[in-house]
Amino acid sequence: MNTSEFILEKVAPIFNKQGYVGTSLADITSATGLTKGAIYCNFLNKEDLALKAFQLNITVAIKPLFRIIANTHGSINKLFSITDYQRSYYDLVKDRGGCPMLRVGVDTKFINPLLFDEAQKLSQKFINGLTTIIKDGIVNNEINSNTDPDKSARVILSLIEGSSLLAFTHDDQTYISNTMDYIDSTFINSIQK
Amino acid sequence: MNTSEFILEKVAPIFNKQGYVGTSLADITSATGLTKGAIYCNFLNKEDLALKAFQLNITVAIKPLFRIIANTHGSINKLFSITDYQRSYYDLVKDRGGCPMLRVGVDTKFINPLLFDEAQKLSQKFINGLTTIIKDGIVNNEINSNTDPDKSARVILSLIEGSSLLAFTHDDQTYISNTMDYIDSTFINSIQK
DNA sequence: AATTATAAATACCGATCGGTATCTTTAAAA
DNA sequence: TTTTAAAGATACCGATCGGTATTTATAATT
Repeated sequence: MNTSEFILEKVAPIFNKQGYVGTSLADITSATGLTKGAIYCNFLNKEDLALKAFQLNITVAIKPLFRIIANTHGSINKLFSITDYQRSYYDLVKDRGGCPMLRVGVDTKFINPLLFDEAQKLSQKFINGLTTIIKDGIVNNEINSNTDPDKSARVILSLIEGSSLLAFTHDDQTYISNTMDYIDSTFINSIQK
Repeated sequence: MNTSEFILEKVAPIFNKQGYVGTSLADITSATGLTKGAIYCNFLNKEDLALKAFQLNITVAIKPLFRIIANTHGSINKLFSITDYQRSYYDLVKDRGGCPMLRVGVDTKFINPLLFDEAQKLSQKFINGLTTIIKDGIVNNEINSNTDPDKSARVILSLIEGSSLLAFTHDDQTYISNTMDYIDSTFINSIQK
């Protein structure tokens, strides 16, 4: 493991907990045990470091889900794999301070266009993936043809992000599991053929 | 209107857009045209100002909904009044930078316990209100008795907050209206007797 | 008209901010 | 063994941070 990776691993959770402005270079040097000279030897500036920290948080928190979805066959199975993943999401990101897409989406809109653009793109990618799953399900006769793929995708992601917010607001992962129960038993049932 | 109220009206949207750490005293003085002397004559410190700014944002964005719910009769009608309110929510809070409960819930957890506690209490109050509506609906034979009031309340608030996040992440209010369509036509239908 | 209280402006505080120029160390290359 | 390049430490930069003591202006009270 090189120094850049070491710094990112130490610093990514801090950015996700305290936000972009709320994380200082002093926080970064004390968390890594390195000096500013070492930090700026590995990253252009604070924004560059925050961007790469966000990408690491995504790699840990969300990319594994994308991989699982890709390796799961059948639209309904893919949807179940999402709720299954989310059921352990609280424990997965607890020590990182919550969902990075939620954090950066809220935190950076008016203060850091570069980071916000990354969050926006990730959110869009998530919705596109969900939309494709539902479209495929309609084509393959797994899902009712009167289902609106894009609207349903938006509802699912709203449930995922909303329940994540509530879980971390109340330090209680049942906010997520309750909502995943709803998706499994009621939402999917309503669109399944 | 006194000076304190004038300051709060100018400053509350800034705190909601830029967050607690992201809003500086310089931002505050330039937005109000007043000096630091005037600010600290009306508020104890930055935290006190941020707390009262949050309360003003709540008064503008969420309290009107609580009033509408209280003045609406029947559980199903109350639920419809919520989705109706949310349909104009994007325009309501657009210039303030989005939902204040979402902002403070994400922004302050690790950096400002006092503000975070306020967001937590508001979120709990919202869930309690929704739970009561559904419980009453079961008692009054409006809602199926096999409905879990607390779980349903959590799902509704997840949909509200999640769709608000997506709407402001993508600068597109249809993320909210799509999700409110879902609550109106599918969710409420599934719990209605 | 003189006094008093209050609100706001001014000027300043030490601490911290992100960032950088320079020095030192270390190890690989020649 | 000498040279070279890179990594990291040190020391420092001006700007800005939140906060405060003091001064000034204003208006109500006596």
